[in-house]
Amino acid sequence: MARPREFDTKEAIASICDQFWSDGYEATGIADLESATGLARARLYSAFGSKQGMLYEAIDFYLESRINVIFSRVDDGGIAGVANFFRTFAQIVAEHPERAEMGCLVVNSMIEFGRSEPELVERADRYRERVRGAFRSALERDAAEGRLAGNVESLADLAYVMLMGLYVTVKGGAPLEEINRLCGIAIEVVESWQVEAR
Amino acid sequence: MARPREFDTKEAIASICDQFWSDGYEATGIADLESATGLARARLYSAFGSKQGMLYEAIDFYLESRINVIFSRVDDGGIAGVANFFRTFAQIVAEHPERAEMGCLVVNSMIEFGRSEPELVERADRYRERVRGAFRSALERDAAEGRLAGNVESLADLAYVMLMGLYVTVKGGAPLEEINRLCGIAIEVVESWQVEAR
DNA sequence: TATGTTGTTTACCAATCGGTAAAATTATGT
DNA sequence: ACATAATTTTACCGATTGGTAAACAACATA
Repeated sequence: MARPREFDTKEAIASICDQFWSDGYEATGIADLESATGLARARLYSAFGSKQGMLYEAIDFYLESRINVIFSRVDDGGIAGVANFFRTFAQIVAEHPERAEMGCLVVNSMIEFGRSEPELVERADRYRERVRGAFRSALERDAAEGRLAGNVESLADLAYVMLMGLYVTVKGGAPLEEINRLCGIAIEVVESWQVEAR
Repeated sequence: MARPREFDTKEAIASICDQFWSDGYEATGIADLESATGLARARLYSAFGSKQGMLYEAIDFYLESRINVIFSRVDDGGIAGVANFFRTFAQIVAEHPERAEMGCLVVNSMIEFGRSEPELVERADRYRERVRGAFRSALERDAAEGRLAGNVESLADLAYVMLMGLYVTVKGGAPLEEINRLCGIAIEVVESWQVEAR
């Protein structure tokens, strides 16, 4: 019932998200957020309260929006969907290295802050649940038809762990051939879960 | 042929290493390094040149000293050695959470800096080589006696990827039961490599 | 003992950090 | 039209950041 915002909050958050995602929290200054959003610092602070608040909202956005893009091909693809996810991962590293280097916003934040901030720990929990959930729901289809060797939970966990390992390795600047090798192994592991329907 | 140092450089590096290891690079100020080492900033700078230089030396120290402690039990333990490594990992998380939260200095640095600094990328390469080397040399014994299902390189790679995934998860503050579950899965995977000697 | 060389101490610096106070502006409810 | 309540703008702040200049102290050599 007063003057309305002139900018779209969601758009701003999206830009802030990408900024934190590519440079990390500590390494991005308010000035960077200003140029990423095109908004003066006072506007950012009046909308989000603090730099930490901006990170929280950025991660929430990542968790409810960006992550869907990443896992879109997995959700109902069965074992093949999971394997294809890792194939796509390798492909992105090869074709869009600057994108791949960004890794995952949540993983990056987890490592920057550790468990020092409960707000982040809780979001990290949600993240892991989301990732494993994607793998789980993909595997459940094959499991229901008796084509999965092993139980869904454990295999989804394993896929999750391997993905985290890959994120770290890519961020660390490992050579392309090494990434390809590791992805190949992950794919082999995933495909070894396939068994003749009985 | 002049005034000698009054402090032990290696000792200082060890303290600096632990400081960076537990708090990260950006989050530790020169003041933290002063109190960690007991040395005034000017002494640190005259010895190491810059904060980045201190990180480089810290990682070198980590790579040639701290890491040996971590992997000491793996090196010639065969498949069981690798499995025990993951068992010990779970045990440390349970019994020394503050230690476990530190994760790995190189992993943490990789994620903080990405591939932006060649000095770090090169050290990350050495790190991965060291980790895989530990797993490889452990597995080679069993492989030579025909007790390993699969080739040494790939399985060492897989162990490496799983370990990285665990580091990330622990740093992210995952609940103990989750860590235990993931470690259990890693152990199962490793033990599944064992095959009757022929 | 004089000198050159290095390490130590003290005090300091410019720059950047995240954050904010207050005035100016603009839509809304009455 | 007017008061109200919110946003935008501008300018600013204290604290901290990584880093250093210069005076002083100790050792080796000549």
